[in-house]
This record gives sequence, C-alpha cells and structure tokens, in this order.
Amino acid sequence: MTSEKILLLDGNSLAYRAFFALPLLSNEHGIHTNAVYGFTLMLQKIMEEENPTHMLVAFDAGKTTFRHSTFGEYKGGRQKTPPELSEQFPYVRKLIDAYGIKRYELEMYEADDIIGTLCKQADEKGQQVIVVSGDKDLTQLATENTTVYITRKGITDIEKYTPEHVEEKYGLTPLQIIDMKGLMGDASDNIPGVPGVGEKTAIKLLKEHGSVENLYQALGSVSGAKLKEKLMANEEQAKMSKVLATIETNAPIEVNVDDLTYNGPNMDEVTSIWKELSFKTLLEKSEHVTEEQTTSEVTFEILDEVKKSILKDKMAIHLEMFNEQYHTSELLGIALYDGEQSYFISGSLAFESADFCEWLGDESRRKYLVDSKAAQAVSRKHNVSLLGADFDLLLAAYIVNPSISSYDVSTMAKEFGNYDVLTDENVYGKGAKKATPNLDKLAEHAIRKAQAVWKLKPTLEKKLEENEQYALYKDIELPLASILGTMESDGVKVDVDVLKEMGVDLNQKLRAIEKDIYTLAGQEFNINSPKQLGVILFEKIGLTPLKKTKTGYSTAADVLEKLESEHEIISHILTYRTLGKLQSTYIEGLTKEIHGKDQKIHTRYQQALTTTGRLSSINPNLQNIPIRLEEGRKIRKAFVPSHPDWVMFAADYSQIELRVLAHMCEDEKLVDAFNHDMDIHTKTAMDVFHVGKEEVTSDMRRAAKAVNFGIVYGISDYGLSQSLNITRKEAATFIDQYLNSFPGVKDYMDDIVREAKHNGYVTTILKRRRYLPEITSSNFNLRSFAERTAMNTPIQGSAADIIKKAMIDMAKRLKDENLQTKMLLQVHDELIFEAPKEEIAILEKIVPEVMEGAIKLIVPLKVEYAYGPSWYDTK
DNA sequence: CTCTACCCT
DNA sequence: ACGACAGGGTAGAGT
Repeated sequence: MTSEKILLLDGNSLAYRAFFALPLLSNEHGIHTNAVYGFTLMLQKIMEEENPTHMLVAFDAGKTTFRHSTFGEYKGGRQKTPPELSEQFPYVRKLIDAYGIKRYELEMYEADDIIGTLCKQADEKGQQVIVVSGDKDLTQLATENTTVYITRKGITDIEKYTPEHVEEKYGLTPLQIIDMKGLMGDASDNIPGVPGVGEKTAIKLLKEHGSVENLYQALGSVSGAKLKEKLMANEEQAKMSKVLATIETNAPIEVNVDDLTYNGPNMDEVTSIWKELSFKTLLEKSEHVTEEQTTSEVTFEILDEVKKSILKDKMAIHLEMFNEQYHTSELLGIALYDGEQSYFISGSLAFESADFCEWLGDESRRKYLVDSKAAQAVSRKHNVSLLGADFDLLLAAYIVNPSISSYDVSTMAKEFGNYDVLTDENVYGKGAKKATPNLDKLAEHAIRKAQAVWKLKPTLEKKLEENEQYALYKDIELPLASILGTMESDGVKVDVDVLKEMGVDLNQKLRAIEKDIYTLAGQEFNINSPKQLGVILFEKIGLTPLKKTKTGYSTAADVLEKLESEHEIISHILTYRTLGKLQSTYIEGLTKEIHGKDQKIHTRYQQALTTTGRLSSINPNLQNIPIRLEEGRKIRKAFVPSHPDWVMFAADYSQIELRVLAHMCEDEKLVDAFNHDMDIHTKTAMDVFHVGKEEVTSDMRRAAKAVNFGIVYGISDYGLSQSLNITRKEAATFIDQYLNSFPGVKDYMDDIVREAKHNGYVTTILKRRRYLPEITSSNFNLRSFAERTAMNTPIQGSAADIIKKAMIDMAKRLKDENLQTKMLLQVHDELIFEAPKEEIAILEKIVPEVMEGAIKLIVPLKVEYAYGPSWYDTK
C-alpha cells in the first residue's frame, strides 16, 4: 500500500486567521479578498510541502451546535463575523472545489468535530494525518499518527504539534489539553472554566493530578486555601467546561477517509478564480510552475532544407533563439506556418537555402512574426535582410495593452485567448538547468509559436482597429522596429583605451579614499554594504540616523549629505560611492559589453516594455550614461564614431514634455511662453512669484524648475518638498501658486483624472493607451498613484510618440538624401548620430527640421544640436 | 531573489 | 495618521 497522508483543514478558523492577519485587500470590483488570498497561500504552501493523498476542508454549519444544549451561552458574546469576511466565504468554497478538495459541514456540529471524528477513524487504521487550524484547541487531537499544525502570526508560519511538542510546551499530553481548557476556560468560546485559574495554575494542577476528575477526587491535597475554595465552588462548571472543550470524535458524519482522495487541482478553474479576484502574484507564479499547459496536438515536418514550394505569400515565421540576447544568442531553428502546414528547420540551415533567403528579402511576401526586430537582427547577422514584416505579435499586444506583465509568446497567447503555447521556461527549464530540449520538442515549441502568431493576428488587428490604434501600430511601431534593429546592429564604437585609462585612475583614487575612510572609521569594513556602513556611522561614530529603511539605517546620498558637516568621513563616503559607481557600472560594466569583433556596443532597445510608450535600453543600458557630474560625463569620451574623420552628432528636444503639456492643456500663458520661445523656468518663476524678468533670482528659477518637473510627473507636495529640500507646507503653497498662475494646467489635470475614471484609461497624442483600473480604488495609495499616472502618462507618452515619429522620418530622410550618416542611439528626447564630416552641414539643416516637424503641436517644438569627436563633445 | 543605492530623461 | 513625484537599468550585499 502506498503511504497515505491525510490533510484535514479547519476552513472557518483558517479563513478567520487569514482575514485578521492580512490587510483588507480588495480587487478592482471592490470585493474583499484578503481572507481568500491568505487561505490560498496557506493551502498552496501546505500542499506543496506535504503532498497529501487525501484532503478535506471542514466548515462550521450554522450558529447552533449540540454544545448549546449543554451550555446555552456557548460562544456567546462573540463578535458578529464582519461582512467583509462573510462575503469571502463563497469564494473560499469555490476555490476549494476548483482545487478538487472535498469539503464538508454538518448541522449541529463544528468543523473541529468533523476533523476529530475523521482523525479517530484514520488513527485507528494507523494512517498518517495532518490537521491544520488556527485554533489551538485542536492540539488535543495530536497522537502518534496525527500532527496538528497551528498557524502562528501570519498565515503561512506554522507550529507543528506532535504529542512530544505538546509535552514540551505544556508538560501535558494532548488529551490533557481538554482538562486544561476545562479549568482555565476559553474567553473566545465563552467557556467559563474555574474563575481565577489560568494557564499556569491549570498546568500545575494537571501535572499533579492528571485530569479534572482526579483533581476533584483528591481536592483535599491541593495546596492553597484560596485555590481550593475556588475549585470547590466551581466543580460543576469545570466539568461542564471540559465537556464543552472536548472535540467530538464520534460525530454522525457521512464521509469517511476513503472518500477524501485528492487528485490535484483543475488549474483552469483555479486561475479563473484568481483572475476574478485579481491575485496577480499567484497568477504570475502559476505560469511558471504549470507543467502540463498545452492540450491540442500539432503535426509538423522537420526539414533538412527549405524548398521553394513550401514558401508562401503569407506565412508566420518564428526564429527560435536560446535566449533573448539575440545579438549573440544561438539560433536554434526556424518555424514556418502557412495556415495549414507547419515546418521546422534546425539552426541556421535555412539561411543556406538561396530560395529561403530570396523569400525572406522579398517585400511582397508577407511575414507574420513574434518579434520582428529580433528576427531582422538575426537575419542581418546571416547577411540577409528580412523584408515584408507585416505583423508583429509583440508590438500588437503591447499597443493593445502596454501593462501586460510579460511578453513571452505563451503569456501573450493566453492573454488573447490561445492556450496552446508552452512557456520557454517549461521547455528549456530555468536557471542552471536551462538546456535545449530534443529536436522534436524544440520544433514543436517553435511551431506552436508560429501558429499562435497566425491565429492571433486577426484578433489583435481587430482590437487595434476598434481602439483606433491601428495607425500607431502599423505606421509607427512596426516601421520603428526595423529602424531600431538597424541601430542595434550598427552599434556604437567604444574606445576601450579611454575606459581603461579612466579605470586605472579611478582605481587609484578609490584605494586612497578607502584608506582615509578606514582611518576615520578606525577599522576596515565593506563600504559598499549599507548594513556595515550604517553600523559604523550610527553606532560606532554615533551620528544621528535621520531616516530608516525597512532593513536598517538609510545611508542614501540625500541622507548623508545632511550629515556632511557632522563628520569628515561622510564626504569621503559620498565620493567613494560616486567613483565606485562609475568604476563598477560604467567602466567595468561597459567594457564587458564591447563586442570583440568590431569594438562596438550593441545595446538592445525594448520596444514593448514601458507602460508609457518610451523605449528602454539593456545589455547595456545606454540611456543612463552619466552627464550630470563632470567626472562621470567623461565616460562619454569613450563613445566615438566608427570611422576616422567622422563625428558624433547629437540633437535633443528642448522641454518637450512641457511643450506637450502646453499643447494638451492649451493654457494661454504657457502656450504664449513657448510661442515666444521664452526660458520656461524663468517665465514660470515670474508668474508664480509675481515678479518681473529681472527680479527672478537663481533660487526662484530653481524652484520654478522643480515645480515644472513635478507638474510633468503628477505633482505632490511631498515629492516637491524632497526635491527642493523644503517643508511640505511650503511645497504645497508653491503648487497652489503655480496652478493659480496657470489655470489651464489645473483644468487639464482635473479633466484627465476625470477622463481616466470615466474611460478606465488615458491616451497619448497618437492614441497610445494605458489602462488605470486602480483609479477608482478606495485605497488611497493605489488611487493616488493612478491619478498621478493619469496626469503623467499622456505627457511622457506623447513625447515618446513624437520622437518615435521623428526617428521614422529621420531614417527616411537620411535614405532619401543618400547620406552615410547613421542614427545610433535614442535617449528619450535625444537622437545621436555618427556622420562623416562632409555631412555635418546638411545634418544641421535636416535634423532640426525633421525632428521639429515630426508632429505638429499648437506650440513649436525646438531642437538643439551639437557635434564633436566623441559623444562627450556633443554639448 | 530582494533590497539598497545610484545612474539617466 | 498615513502615504510619500513619472519612466527606466545595473551592481553589490546579504538573505
């Protein structure tokens, strides 16, 4: 016989525990979810750890139980179950059913009694049982075969009561727990016990006499007159209390242990409940663990070569890579699907076929792809240009909803109703275990992706049309993908020697500062460890901690700056941090990313990641190369043109976000300021402080600048007070003054929040959307965040729209003018090119022209540019 | 893997 | 009273 393990759960008790252990969470429909959530977490954890073969969740049925006939006031005076909890019980039950777990309740009996009865049955047969509850009373059920798990604070933290553990904790046997309850009573169940006898006395008495009955027989020998008197006066009550505390082990239940077989969950049902309740974390996790997701079968052919006859005018094609770093990753194979037939060809074999390469480069033969930028980059690596990319699943899904958490094909397919793609993790494994599966499995996986692309195309295109986003998708994102791919493949040249020299210099400086710090601290320690540093500064040296983090003292730069005058060590630490950051992230980090073949860095732009429509840059991130401080800015000297006698040419939009704001809110003064090309921060200072241009001090301008930034981000007095280092009150006054000075801005902010509440989303100039379900939340934080997002996203997102359009226009213009100039980088409001010197003159004309003309606003766009022998010199 | 810190627009 | 300004990426420490 296989070893059986029976898990019995006290549903009511656990739901109560979860409810009070967790904050009152609720989903977007206002249904409270904390008890269900906590219950689920606990359930998941315990099932994973115990692997039970049998399971049951017992519930209390109704208010009256057989115990009430013994004692009418049993459980009297108990608080009514809060409605926020009651409303969750149906979900708990639904969830248990979805998990395929039996549940049971019985008129007149409590969950304890059902559990007790089943325990006894199982125990008699010698079966292993685990009881889970939040109620310590159940520890009386512990036996050699039965362990009782009681939740401690929280819900997943568990204390395991074996008879030994009971003995250890109380010095009693599990059955004596009942006697203990009889003597001491239980306030929560309104069991009286003997007044004046608490846990300590009860245990002492029971150690001596063994049970309530024996105690009363030997009452004479009890020491202490007062105690004896109390016991004597309450004999009946003590005996009744013991009866009340006794869990019934012979309840007339209609289930028996064999009915409780557990066969695993119906994950579809479980996840659909999770979805209903918005359990995002669990949903995400489940995608990683789900083992058997896929259902339908696929038939396919594995080819050794690509024949012309299989290549159609419209095909889904997927290039399966080992990892997402497609510039360096191995191409594992190519899947093709024409709506009927599926093919797979291993590795880069396909590129050996002239027919295939010709088909790939034929614009009139339409390709449907998962990620056209990656596919184009890989093709380019094989010296073929992929043309005719007609559908890009990644981009389409991103435009439809930029908040989707992950853009692997499996997730996207699921999001839009196709469940037939496995996750990459599922196929390859994760972490150190990641490996390419056998050919059949690999082919099937790739083909499922190609098929998903084919099947999802109409769904997504329809959705894009409905949302009036087809143009954004087709005329902006899709062509931009090709341009970005080219920029990535072209890469930017880096002069390693410049980095190396800086590295040596930095290293020297770091060693010196390190020594100073150790001397000042009086000991050596790891300066890079905030924990160790905190101990040194705030315990050893005795500085006053101004701020704390979750885990200890905050040693963040803004905190340390305030302490700078207190001790000499602080400024050294700040310098050490600055230089250390340059060394590790930029000198060492960038050096690692230089490709040996061409001495270039090929970053990857993530085109479907940010919720606002911006790009992001990884491996490495070239959008955060230092500029603010001169020491860091020097890093830019390493970024050079890839040909001698060429220059770096950089152009950036001036105040693009504030111009977008002016366009959208149509505030008279703001629009006017840009139409007259005024210094916007000075102008703001003039209006907010009611002074003339000449009277604006540098502090006033600085404050105005911070307010302008704040406005763009969806301002709060707290945020502004932080950036200006002023009190919240002062910040609030500033904001009020600003909004009074620019009433159009105030109206815009109010309107956009109202619009977001009404539609559930906000949009940018090119109809990019961001959904904000939390805008109606009753949780202050969630709602406030959504409100700020509503104000910020149209501004940041529209600015992103503009530069994306500019990049497309720019690429076309460079081609039309037959220039050699290459667009290399995009840094949100800035484009960086490399150009032969002869082309500088024309760039000076066309770059501003194209960028400023990308999208017409009611205020002009302004572009500034500079060029020089390195990126550093483009200032 | 999470946290802290710090770099950018 | 509480919370605590938008969007990102990377490195190092410590669990």
